[in-house]
Amino acid sequence: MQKKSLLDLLIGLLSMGGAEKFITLSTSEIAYDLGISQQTASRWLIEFEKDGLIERKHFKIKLTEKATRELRALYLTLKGTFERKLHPVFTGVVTSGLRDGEYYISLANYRKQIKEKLGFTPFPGTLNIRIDEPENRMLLEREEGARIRSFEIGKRFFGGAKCLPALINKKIRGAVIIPNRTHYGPDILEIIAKENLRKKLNLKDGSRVTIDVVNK
Amino acid sequence: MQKKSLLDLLIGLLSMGGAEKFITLSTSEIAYDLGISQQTASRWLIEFEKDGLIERKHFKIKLTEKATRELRALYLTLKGTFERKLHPVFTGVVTSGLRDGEYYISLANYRKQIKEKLGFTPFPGTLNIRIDEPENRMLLEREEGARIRSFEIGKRFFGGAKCLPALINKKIRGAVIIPNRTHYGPDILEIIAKENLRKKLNLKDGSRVTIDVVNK
DNA sequence: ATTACTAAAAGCCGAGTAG
DNA sequence: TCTACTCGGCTTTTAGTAA
Repeated sequence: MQKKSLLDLLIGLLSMGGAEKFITLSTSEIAYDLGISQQTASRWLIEFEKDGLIERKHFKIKLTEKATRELRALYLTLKGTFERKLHPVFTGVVTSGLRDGEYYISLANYRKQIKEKLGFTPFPGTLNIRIDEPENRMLLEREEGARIRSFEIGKRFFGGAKCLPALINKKIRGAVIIPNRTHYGPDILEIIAKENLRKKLNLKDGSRVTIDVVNK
Repeated sequence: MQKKSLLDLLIGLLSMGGAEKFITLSTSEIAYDLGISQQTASRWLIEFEKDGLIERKHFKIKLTEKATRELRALYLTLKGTFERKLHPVFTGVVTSGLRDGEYYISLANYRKQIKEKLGFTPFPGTLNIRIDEPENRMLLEREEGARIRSFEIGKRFFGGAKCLPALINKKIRGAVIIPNRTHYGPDILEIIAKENLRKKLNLKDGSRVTIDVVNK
């Protein structure tokens, strides 16, 4: 907060309406507003352009779709922690992942932690759901939920995660796994449960499901 | 968003509940989660501690009041741009500022822009209000409002600002001035109007006023 | 296990300045 | 005017390692 950063610039552009229209703003104005040099402002804009966060046209600047999406994601992350929405519901379709969820869930350390903290021994496999509302995924970035701690085996490091109890198709209890490691990948929710969800709920790739993230 | 930063760490701590309680988190876990080195994680924590953003106790971490406040400010800034609250109302008391508002408002360039964009020639002076809800000030960081552009006289640079039409004490039309230059100072709202507000509304230092930020 | 110091490399900043 | 390049200096990072 103390130091001005790229983020401050993006937010500045946003609050000037740069998401909807091209706004006229010189590098020296930006420099003055942020307390940086004109050269740095110029460099930052060049970087943003490279990263596809802004478009420029005749001394005018506009935020791209992508930038707005990312800022919105940040907003929703913060919203998730500051305003506890008690019962977010996601809908989406079943997809077959890379099957690496299977590997992780089969690790004794994770299994033990899940048993302890969620009260069930998970079926060795995850159900991957491509959610319809990827934006709202960030609402899950909040305090509640069981924390699964990281551990090491030899030199390999296995990251921590958070588990949020969930109700799949309004029927089966399970949990959503949110790895701590920030990942900006495809908007997939990984679900674990005691049972084999594909069998129990007769799911195939493309089947529609609902995930109620319950509060306990 | 691409690069992990101090902010990501703060938000991570927040979403793990670090605002309410001490959480156990090693520097190598942080390093893994954020994709940085253990050494950098360590250094960042030390910096945060110096800046009064976290407390540490026996390998445990907790966000301070200050950190939560600053993150909340960021949240409200974003909220202001993503969710247009149509009619924020502020309450507060009149304070006498440094009288530099007076100087700026008397500059011909600013006066002309205000006349053009707000439709009135401002009284040469600003009414400074210390608001009761400093947090909500960030809600004003949104798109709407007239943009006052920056300019230079000789070597002196005069920054840009945004003006939001407002109703003072539910009676007199005026505008709130939000300088573009990000300032983390005292939570003061600067008001301009056609008339001398102190006289017209019979205000003294300490008088209570309401500011309705209207939408047009 | 931890955390955090040192030192060298990598990256970032801004004055000067060109186009 | 404006933007953006170069380059010297400063800052930040990380590997190695001590405690």
